[in-house]
Amino acid sequence: MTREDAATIFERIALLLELKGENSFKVRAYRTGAEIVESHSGDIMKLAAENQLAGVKGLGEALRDKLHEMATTGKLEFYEKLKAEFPDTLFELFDVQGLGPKKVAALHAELGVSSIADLKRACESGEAAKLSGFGGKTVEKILESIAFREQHASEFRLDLVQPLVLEILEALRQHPNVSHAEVCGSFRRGKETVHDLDFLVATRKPEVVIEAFVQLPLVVDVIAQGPTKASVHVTHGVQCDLRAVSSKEFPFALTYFTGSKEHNVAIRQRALARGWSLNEYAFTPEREDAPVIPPIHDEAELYRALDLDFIDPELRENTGEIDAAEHGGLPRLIQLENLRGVFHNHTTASDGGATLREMAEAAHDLGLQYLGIADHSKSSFQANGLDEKRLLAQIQEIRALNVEMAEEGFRIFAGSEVDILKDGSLDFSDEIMGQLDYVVASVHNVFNLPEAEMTKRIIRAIENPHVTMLGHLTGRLLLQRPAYNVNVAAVIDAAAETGTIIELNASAWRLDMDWRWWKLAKAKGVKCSINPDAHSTHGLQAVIYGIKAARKGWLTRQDVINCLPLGEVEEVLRAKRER
DNA sequence: GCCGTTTTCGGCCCGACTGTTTTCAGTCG
Repeated sequence: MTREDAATIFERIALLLELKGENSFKVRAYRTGAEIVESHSGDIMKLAAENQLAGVKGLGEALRDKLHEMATTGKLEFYEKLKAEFPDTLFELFDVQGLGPKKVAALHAELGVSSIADLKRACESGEAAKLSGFGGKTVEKILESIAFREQHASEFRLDLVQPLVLEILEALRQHPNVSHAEVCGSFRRGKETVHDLDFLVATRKPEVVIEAFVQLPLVVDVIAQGPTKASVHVTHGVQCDLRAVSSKEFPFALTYFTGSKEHNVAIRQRALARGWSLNEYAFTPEREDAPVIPPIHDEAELYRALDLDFIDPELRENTGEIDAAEHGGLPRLIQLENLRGVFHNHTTASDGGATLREMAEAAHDLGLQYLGIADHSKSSFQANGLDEKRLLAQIQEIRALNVEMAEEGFRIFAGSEVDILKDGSLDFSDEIMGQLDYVVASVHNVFNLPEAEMTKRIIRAIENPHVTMLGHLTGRLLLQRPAYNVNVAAVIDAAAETGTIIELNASAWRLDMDWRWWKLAKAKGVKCSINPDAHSTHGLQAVIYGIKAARKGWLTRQDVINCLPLGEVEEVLRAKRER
């Protein structure tokens, strides 16, 4: 059993106990336990198996025993019994906005609702509105949330599919009959969520490779299997398609299956203008006087044949990339290796799972030169936000640790993720913020303001000279909660005017500000900071999703402040205050 | 269920908002 499995079980125990109306502090103990298991810096399952967990704060005797049982037997009797009292599908009800344990318990007990499908029926029939504590508005909100989910059914966030992609690619590349393997589709194009995963291999023995593919251990069921193509479902219900072609066809198929459809249409037209037709296998002359088709060994040569520079997959959305490729105007896109540091990270001081030192050492181990800490401010009670006193103490702690880490050329920046209050004022005074190296300002409550008011609120916040950057601009949670109403273009204008950096929150749940806006922001001279919003050392890895989104937004290393070396980034953090 | 301790029970995380109520419970961050 992995630590993720164990954490999930603790999380589910918390939910089930909550349903049963258990003491809320007991519920919280399990929830904390889940977080500890997930973010513990050692091999927690091994330690649990060996009964070596005494002294870990938050894991008392009861949870340690349960972990030991899971680590040694692979299951947990307590959980099995608890779970048996409720249907398995009940958990999905908690994903519906507006439904907490009390309402789920009422729906289940009074109306026998145990799945989203049941819930929808109960709402539409009017049964749900009759329950005590329920009414027309409640039901309306539930149905809205269900509709949002349905709209995004069978879409997946990158943190879920990334490990699958790596595992499948690795398996395909290791196959003795495969000369090239690549992932295509929207994943390769760096979309923020994906519907399915498309893989492509070059091989002379397609049937052998296809057979090996459907036999992969993570395949759950086979949807279709032919001599050159197969579709399967893998873990989490993600659909994966594999196409097998010859190595000669590979560059054509790679371009074709990477898309986007709109991009493909445009380059096919371009080929036609040269007298060639283009499909997933080759260029074919359309007329007698068509120019000779040059040999094509890779995608770059394919684009070159069409008098285009190579177009990075992230840009292939037919939003100006073809024109730019024709005139040498494509940006040299940012790469993961360009990042020198990360801002906006949390520690155990607020709602993070790792201490300041652990976070700093993890960032250093990743080869970064600096780490910005921005724990929550006091209004974010739920996240154990810091008040003035605790913040000032944290600044001291950071300064002290910096003395130690300076020897290794590493630096921690003291910041804060300051709540933007309802009226656009900030959770800390200028005097307090003035003592920080930087400030991320973010909206964490009152999401339902009308657009004009929300826009005004955010603009008022970033007009403060101490606000270095604006956090997760729209507050969206991908596949879960839509963005709040805000005029993004107006905020970008205000950011340009005030010299405020806009965050690209790299969490796979957010990727906010959305890639579609970055070209505009860049044109206005707004700088980007790719921020992992890490709540654990592992969370720092989210920068890989942020890099994809930044590339999709046409950003280069010059547009992203955390590509700057230590000495220069300090100046950028100071710049707005000194204006 | 965890923690800390004037060491074995009492406290643990607060406030706004919403919708359902008619004084407040539930949800969310």
